[in-house]
Amino acid sequence: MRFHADNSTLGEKMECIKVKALLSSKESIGSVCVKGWIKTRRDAKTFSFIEINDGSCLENIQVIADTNMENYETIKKLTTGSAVSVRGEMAPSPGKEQAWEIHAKKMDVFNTAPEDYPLQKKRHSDEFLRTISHLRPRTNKYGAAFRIRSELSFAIHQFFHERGFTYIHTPIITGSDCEGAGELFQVTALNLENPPKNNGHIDYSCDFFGKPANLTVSGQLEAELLALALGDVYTFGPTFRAEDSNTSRHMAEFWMVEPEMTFCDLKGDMDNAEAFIKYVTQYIVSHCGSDLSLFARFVDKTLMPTLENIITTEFIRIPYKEAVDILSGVKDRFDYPVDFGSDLQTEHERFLAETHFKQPLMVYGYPKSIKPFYMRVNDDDQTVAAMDVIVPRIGEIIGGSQREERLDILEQRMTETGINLSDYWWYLDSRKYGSVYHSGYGVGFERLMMMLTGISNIRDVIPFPRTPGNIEF
RNA sequence: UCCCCAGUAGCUCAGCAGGCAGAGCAGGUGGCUGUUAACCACCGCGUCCGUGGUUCGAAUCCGCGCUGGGGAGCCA
Repeated sequence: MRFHADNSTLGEKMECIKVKALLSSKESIGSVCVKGWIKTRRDAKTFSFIEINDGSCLENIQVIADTNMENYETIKKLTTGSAVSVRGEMAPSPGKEQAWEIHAKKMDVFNTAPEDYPLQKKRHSDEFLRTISHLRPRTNKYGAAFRIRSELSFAIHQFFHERGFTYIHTPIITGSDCEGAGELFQVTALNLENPPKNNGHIDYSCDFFGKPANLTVSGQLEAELLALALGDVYTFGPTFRAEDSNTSRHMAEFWMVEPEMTFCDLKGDMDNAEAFIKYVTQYIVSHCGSDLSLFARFVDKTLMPTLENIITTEFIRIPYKEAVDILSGVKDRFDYPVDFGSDLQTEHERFLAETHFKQPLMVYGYPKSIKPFYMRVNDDDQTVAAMDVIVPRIGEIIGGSQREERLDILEQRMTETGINLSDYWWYLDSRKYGSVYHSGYGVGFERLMMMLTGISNIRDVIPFPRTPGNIEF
């Protein structure tokens, strides 16, 4: 949609320009029109400095409004947060902080923000801003985060597109509790106040799908089916976990990227995962420099070196057993013991990434006893072809594996882990008809955002976070 | 779900060996200035999270609850 300013008083046609385009201009465009929200106003004797932001970039455009303007008295009372339209001449700014400014000829007010507008010209705590999630996108920090979120989404699609992957859509509503992992959100059209019953139990044959249904916890199983037809595929969509998790790294609703590659072993899986992380990091560094600089300045002083390190350094790859050996050699540091056969604790992962190697690493070859049924069993019959990518500060950002393509072994593993084979007849069919070796992984999109921005709470990298007890907005 | 910490003005926070509730910012008024989270002066601002209790007296001490944060588990 194109916006045209009402030029009745100026008698000329003028198209609205985004602040980003205006500020990046090499020379004056002359007469311009800008629409946005007032960030701050400073009054001089015969004029006001008004900074306007339209969300197109972090920076504001400074507008000079002087007493000659017909509605100067109104302009002088404009508050932070008010929505305005400005027309005037683009001119070089004598000030140090900006190259361009607008000498206003006309300023129209769409709507003023009363004095109780919660966002002030000062730093607010993330906790407070979370209580006003409907307004926080207007702050510098959250505006920058959500622009980066958009660019990151684009970079992800571009990475896979360049490599010939097919973007697929897997269902949000599923009939199977995939992987038996975590608590599920049930989806129902039944009247919960008075559900139909049969022998004292809820009669799901009367429900919408004729059986219980849930929100997906992963698109992986369906992605495998598409991969076994289209080659390399990926999904990128919302995922739901009803876990009562209260941490800075978990949400009930989050976005996940899940590539699945045929004729690909664990090494190929790790190669792709490393290339993926490096690619999107490089993309954000090259395309979001201005927004990123805010995080480097105010959120994480070490952000830029950290990102450079991710881009340029080859990720360490060590077998799980070696990781256990390293951790076992560390005395008097961990609350939880390290021993072969149990999963690495968060403190262990962070020690490896932050203290021992000081860079991203991949741990592979976990004991099969702690991993799901679909991971390929290694020849030792003790470990599976699983891998985790661990980065400093965040911990696990990617979890993946080569999938078990041998029907008999897969069935055995499912039986061992208590999964009803008949519910997964369609998944097993993929191993019956033309089964091939294949691999994939899952990336937590929000954790990737945390890594790229230095934001330490996952609730601050998504506009409206869903966590236990929080469904406002 | 478990462990720890916190809740005081619109916001950020001080006050807490129990004795009239404070500052900065924001807001208002005036001044000054091509200013940069502008500056100077003055003005107003409170269910001290809720609820029981101890006490002559509780923001301050104790119990319970609610909310938020940090850590853990689960994982992305």
